[in-house]
Amino acid sequence: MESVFEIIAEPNRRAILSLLASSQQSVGEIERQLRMPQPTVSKHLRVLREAGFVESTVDAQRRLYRLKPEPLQEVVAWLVPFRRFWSARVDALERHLDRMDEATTTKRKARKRPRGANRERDKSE
Amino acid sequence: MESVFEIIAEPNRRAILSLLASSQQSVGEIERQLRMPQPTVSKHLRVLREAGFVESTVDAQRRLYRLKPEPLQEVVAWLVPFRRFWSARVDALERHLDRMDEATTTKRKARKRPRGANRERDKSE
DNA sequence: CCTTTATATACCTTGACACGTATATGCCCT
DNA sequence: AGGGCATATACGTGTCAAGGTATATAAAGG
Repeated sequence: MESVFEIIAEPNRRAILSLLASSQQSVGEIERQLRMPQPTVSKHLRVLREAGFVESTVDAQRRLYRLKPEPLQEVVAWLVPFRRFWSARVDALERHLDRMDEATTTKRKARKRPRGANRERDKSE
Repeated sequence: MESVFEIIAEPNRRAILSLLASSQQSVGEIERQLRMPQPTVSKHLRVLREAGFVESTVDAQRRLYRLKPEPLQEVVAWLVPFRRFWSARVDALERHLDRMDEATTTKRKARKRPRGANRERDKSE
């Protein structure tokens, strides 16, 4: 598994990354949202972590995973020489998504799992 | 081989695509520039063609391969939701490359076009 | 402590795919 | 027509990665 491209070739891993794009998630949350067996999730997370796509912090028995930017930048960097094939289209997409972002960022999500004020004092491992 | 990501997971295929980013190439030209055996090139080109990354036209006994944009756009489309992780960096890259483009395209006042006006009357297959 | 919850790892099996070698197809030229 | 060049395909083989099942580690809470 030498290159970032092999990492994102696996559909489940792409799904995990997409989930993490919105916010950090615990293994269990990923497991439930993507309906995949826990060992599968853990194994893919390991691959992603070793490739630098994600990092994790410990919150009690849970582990919270979040994205790291560098490998994705590497993918994009490879695409840049081809940009005359896609740049126009992406600009349009970005404008569209920017509008959506504005619309949705105003509503916040109600947190659960309080268990004492201000949980999630994570220690990184 | 269901997704575009599996297609570009293979390093030789990425190399071929990068070659074709500059201009169309025959199988033999690819073979020589990338120093890979001819059957390997042909097989990878087949995969790329069936996935829509390239198309070919016939020029006598040779086949000229060139890029098609759609699959690359698909890759980029997947990356868009992650763009806060890389957009700044790509903008910089693009500005830099744009300057390089300007520098080289202006130099090209005198065109080349050898071998009798308008060679390569390809028929698509 | 003992149990429950959360996550990680080990082992095995299976299937896909990339490669090498050999051969087929097809076009050009004399 | 026949030989040579350019490209495609067929076949056999080895490797490696993904999934399933079982088990290990570790923290929490009663």
